[in-house]
Amino acid sequence: MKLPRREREKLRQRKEMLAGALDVFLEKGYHNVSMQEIAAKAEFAIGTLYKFFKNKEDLYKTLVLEMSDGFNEALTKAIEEPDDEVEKLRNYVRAKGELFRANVSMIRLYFAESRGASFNVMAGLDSVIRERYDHFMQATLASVFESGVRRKRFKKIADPYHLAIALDSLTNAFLFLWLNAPERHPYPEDPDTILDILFKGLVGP
Amino acid sequence: MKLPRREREKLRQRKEMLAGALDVFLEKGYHNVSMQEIAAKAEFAIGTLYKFFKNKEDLYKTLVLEMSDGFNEALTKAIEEPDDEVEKLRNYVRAKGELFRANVSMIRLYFAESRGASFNVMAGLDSVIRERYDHFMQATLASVFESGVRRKRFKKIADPYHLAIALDSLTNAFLFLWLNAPERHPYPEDPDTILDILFKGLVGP
Amino acid sequence: MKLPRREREKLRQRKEMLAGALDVFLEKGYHNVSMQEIAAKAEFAIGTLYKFFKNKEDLYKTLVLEMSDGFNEALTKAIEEPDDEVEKLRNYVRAKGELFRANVSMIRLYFAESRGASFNVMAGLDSVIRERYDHFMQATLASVFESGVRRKRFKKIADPYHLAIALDSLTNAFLFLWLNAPERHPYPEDPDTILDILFKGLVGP
Amino acid sequence: MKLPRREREKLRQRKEMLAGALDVFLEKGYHNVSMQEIAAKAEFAIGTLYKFFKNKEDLYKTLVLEMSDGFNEALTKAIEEPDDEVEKLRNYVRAKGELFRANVSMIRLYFAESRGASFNVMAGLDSVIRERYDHFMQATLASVFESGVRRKRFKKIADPYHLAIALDSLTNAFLFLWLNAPERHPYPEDPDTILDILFKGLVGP
DNA sequence: CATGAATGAGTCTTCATTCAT
DNA sequence: GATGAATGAAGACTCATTCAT
Repeated sequence: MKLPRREREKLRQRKEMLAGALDVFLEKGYHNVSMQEIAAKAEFAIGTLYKFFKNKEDLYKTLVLEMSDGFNEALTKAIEEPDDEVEKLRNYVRAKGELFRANVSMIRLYFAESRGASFNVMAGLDSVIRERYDHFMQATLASVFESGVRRKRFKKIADPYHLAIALDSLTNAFLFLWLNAPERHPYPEDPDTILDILFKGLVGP
Repeated sequence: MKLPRREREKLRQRKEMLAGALDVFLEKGYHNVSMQEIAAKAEFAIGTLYKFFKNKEDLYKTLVLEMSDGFNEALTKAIEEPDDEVEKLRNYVRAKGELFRANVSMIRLYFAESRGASFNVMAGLDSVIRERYDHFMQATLASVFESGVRRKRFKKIADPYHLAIALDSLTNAFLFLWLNAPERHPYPEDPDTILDILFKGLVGP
Repeated sequence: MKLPRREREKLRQRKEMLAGALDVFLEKGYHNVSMQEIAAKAEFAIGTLYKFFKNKEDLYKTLVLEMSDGFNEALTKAIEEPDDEVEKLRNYVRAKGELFRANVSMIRLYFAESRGASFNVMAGLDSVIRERYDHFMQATLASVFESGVRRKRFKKIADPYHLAIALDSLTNAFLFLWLNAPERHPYPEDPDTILDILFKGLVGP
Repeated sequence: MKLPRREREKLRQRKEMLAGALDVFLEKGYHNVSMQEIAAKAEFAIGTLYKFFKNKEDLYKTLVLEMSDGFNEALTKAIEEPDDEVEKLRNYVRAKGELFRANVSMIRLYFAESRGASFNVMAGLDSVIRERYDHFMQATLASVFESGVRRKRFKKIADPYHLAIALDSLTNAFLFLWLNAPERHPYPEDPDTILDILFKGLVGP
């Protein structure tokens, strides 16, 4: 289970580099940060940085990719846990909120990489990231709506994939409000604040 | 009303510069475009560029800002035209779709800058754009929901501002689907495809 | 005939750059010279250097190529002038000596490149230079021997091309002696000092 | 006679390092090869390389120097063997041809360094190599001509040292032809193909 | 004693900006 | 006022060398 000391050390270094890089990338943006700066922040020599990442872009992509994987995993777990579809969605909204709150700075990077498109994380993302995100949307989130409709928990008001897109964009939108002005727009404790927009009809009886 | 010839000429030049700059920014992104390239594209001397914009950043900010203003204006107009609230929303969804379709490349630039917090190419740019965007959301789009509720066209399922955010994020999400794969995800001709997600309740009777 | 002032100025700058570059290349060799150094020596800004030559290699290749062309031209002229074949060869030896003496430093650069084959600083350079050199040997110098034999001025002791190679290598060898120790090995005033090695038989009657 | 095991082992390692270094130097040239590469090729750790050679330059010089010594030795032996001067020269031409053919890649390295004067990769190297080369020319090769003249085998058409230089440059020239295009210019089986240029007179009876 | 991870000075090159014409 | 040649600071990246293990 335990890795050899050498390996552990390597992993620790890698982590420190990524952490340092994240810090400065967030502060100044990809293009305004020099490798010098990253090296200084992470307290390694430049050459050492290049031992771990083959270039600046590689370092950056790694950063965003690992993050995105962690998020997908956490959200997938949140959805899989409960049995009931409504509960799955509530759990999803809750988990996403916690994830954001626990990783504010990473989130900024994540969305920044998506060219800042708040509504849709897909835009401009590196193809690898978008692929995994797509898979999550279609295979995981959409299927919740699909099975919900099949089991008569939901009415079939739209295509399940579209509903998945809708929920994703709604949560993102509210999380962005919070991200940019936490005091003015606290992320709702009660997931239904968001879900009601989907659950209840605006028009009609 | 008519500006002196000198002034008119200046304005025309400014426009050409911005147009040239937009072309190359879109093609390659802010950091991968040089002022030489912009000058060449717009067919002006570099020095002349600097007569109109104090530096590269200024040129870029101007570009994005003017674009964003145009969008806000078009959407505001779309909302103001019809009387009925439901019709206003339909018009909004339609107009936004047309706007996107007519300005695909501009859109990318617009969203690249309007979100992503401090991690943007130019940190300062965000605030101005977001301010105007916020104003549109709160003063214009939210008020449609508010008056809709007041006039019993809508049920009060959520805070009007939240509904505005929701609609904005929904339209964006669908437009991005279309943006990234137009054949697989055509932007719905019928605005209700999107609006139904808001209009109809997923859960309940 | 006279170029516009702008153009003349450009040419002068180019020349100065090449001269500066030659100086430092000779002193330290291609790889041990930085563009900073060349720029400093030529008294231009680095950026200006890059306006004229697209990179370090281009600057270097230009230097060597222009030189080699100049030499080929001068030697061709030297051979063409007299009528008599023996006189042609004498003129060639004389001209080559003068050329060397007037361009010591350039010569060093030339031989650094035209020898050593693919192990050279820039393998690609060779081929262009060698091609032109080959053409000179085969088309120009060899034909002197050939016509000399035809016109009974020379005995047919070897293939004309081989004789051309021989004469070239002989002159080079003596010039190298002089290059490395001018006092100990002055380049012979009298071309026959060299030519006699070809003209007179070492063995025989 | 037999060295202690330790010493023998050391010598074997040194040899392997030099062999590995030669391989990569030949393939890419001095400046395009890193110590890491040499270490990898020779299958030693970098640190171990530095135990044997104090730096990259030292390693390189050693390589070229040992090679050049081997050549001088072989050529000296070739000249010493026969009794007759003409035969000595024939043997020299033959031996040099064999030496080249057996060490094509080494040759490239040798000439890259033994010519081009100060414009070399390593200016300092020249002098040592040229010194030994000069010694060979003056003490060994020239004396063949000198004794040949003394013993009436040769006519005194030029200074013995000059004749040595001439023969050396002639063989080099033909070997270079062969080096660069072995099919088009095969190195002559019969040494007289080259020697006739010296032996027979181009002009005269 | 061998090792090879870590170092950081030094390289080429780009490009925003200035200013003499 | 327009021009664009000249500038040189700054950036990504390499690699010879050291030294702790």
